[in-house]
Amino acid sequence: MLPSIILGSIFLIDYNELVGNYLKDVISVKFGTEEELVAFSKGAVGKTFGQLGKSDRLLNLGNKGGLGQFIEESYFGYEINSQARPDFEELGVELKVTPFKRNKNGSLSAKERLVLNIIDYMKEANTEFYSSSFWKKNEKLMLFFYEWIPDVNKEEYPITYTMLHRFSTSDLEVIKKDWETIVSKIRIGKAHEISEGDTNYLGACTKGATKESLRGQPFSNIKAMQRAYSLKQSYMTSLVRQNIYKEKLISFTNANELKSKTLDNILLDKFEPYMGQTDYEIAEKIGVNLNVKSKGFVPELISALLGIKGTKLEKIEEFSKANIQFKTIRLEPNGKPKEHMSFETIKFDELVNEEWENSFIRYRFAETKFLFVIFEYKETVLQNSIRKLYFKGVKLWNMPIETIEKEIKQLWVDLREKLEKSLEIKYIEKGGKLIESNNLPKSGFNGVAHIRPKARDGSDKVLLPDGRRITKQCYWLNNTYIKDILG
DNA sequence: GCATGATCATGC
DNA sequence: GCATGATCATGC
Repeated sequence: MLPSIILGSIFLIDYNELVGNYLKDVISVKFGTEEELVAFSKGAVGKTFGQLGKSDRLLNLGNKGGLGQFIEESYFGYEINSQARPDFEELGVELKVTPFKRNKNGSLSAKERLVLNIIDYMKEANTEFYSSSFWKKNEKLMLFFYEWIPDVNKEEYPITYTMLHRFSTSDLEVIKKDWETIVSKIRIGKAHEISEGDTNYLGACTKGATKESLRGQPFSNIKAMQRAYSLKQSYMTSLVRQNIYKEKLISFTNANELKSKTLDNILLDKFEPYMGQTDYEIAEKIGVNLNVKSKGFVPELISALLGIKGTKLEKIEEFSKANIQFKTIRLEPNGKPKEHMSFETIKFDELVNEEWENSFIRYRFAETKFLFVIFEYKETVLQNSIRKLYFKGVKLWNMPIETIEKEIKQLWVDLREKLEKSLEIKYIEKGGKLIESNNLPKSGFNGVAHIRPKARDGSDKVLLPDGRRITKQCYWLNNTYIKDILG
């Protein structure tokens, strides 16, 4: 007998008396308490999807949302609910089935953001947070985490962990402000300009079969992309690590502080007292015994200024959940960084096999919030004297969607084209050494980003799809673009 | 001073 | 050994 049939009979025995045989009604009163729901859900842990229902049903499901529907039907035995009501209506609990993955270094990450209900721009603009569709539907989430494993059929994915998720008081304050950010864009007739980078934990991601899934909005005639509320991938990764991996995260603020200030302002306020001081002065004040030139100095400075000295930045709860990543910027007296800003080494073999929509570099900029830690040199170099480096402040920044879709896409498209047919690599001998050069997009390409080498030395090369080898290259943001961002 | 390529230093 | 942040070197 299949497990689903066994489970089915259990609930008929338990609840038959109460509500008769009418399946749909049985379900709606099936769990009298959250504890019952939680206990029943735990029964799925350790089982694969294949073990929870008939596999032909699994195969017939589409990829998107398919596994969630499968659990609803096969494990809980009820019909799909696409209404504004939560799935377990009496308990006000919504069911969500969501994947995580194992990284090369052994850590775990959410595989994707958690997509929630679609935003009805017409209605949502007239509500406040506690009467919003978001809160009504997602206040309590029954989460089923399963492990996504590459090259394995979905029947074999195991359900690893189930939990009833309620937002902590701190998370709730951040999410309320995120919600306000999203809804205020609708209220000023800019639903079409909503972007995921605007918010910290709660996002508004596009949702629709095609890019042509447009909807009307109340305060503008411009049609806006259909969007759904979502919990960001970084937020979901934190949940995975805290609950499955039992990772401890450390917070630099609390719900009380978050009630009166935004996360961004709390951050800025923590750094404010140190503005104008030199790196050495700050190091002395906060008792950091690292050399200011050391690679670990800026992260050490950040955690110390946030009042959680010694905490690795990945372990800071707010950074982890909002995917905030720091970058140090050193400005010349003219306000421009001397150097461009480097990013990851390009994986050419992966790049030629990806689509723009799910490309590495698009995600990289769409889903990272940068904390720029800005220093500046105020004086020119003097003989026998080192230029003093002053702390100028911090800036939270994410790349605008328009820039991602225009300049970053241009770079990606050009890169692909070159890789497919026209990449030139030349070697010129100079002073007894071979200098390699190429025709990949240079710093004059479009004013935003370019490609340049970043390697250990001349022999640190990677294989290209066509079999040639090239010195490791990475993505760079132009220093002029950085200057404009800060401007 | 900028554009472009090369490579050092550190930390895991 | 490798990724990443940081910076140097050269030629125009």
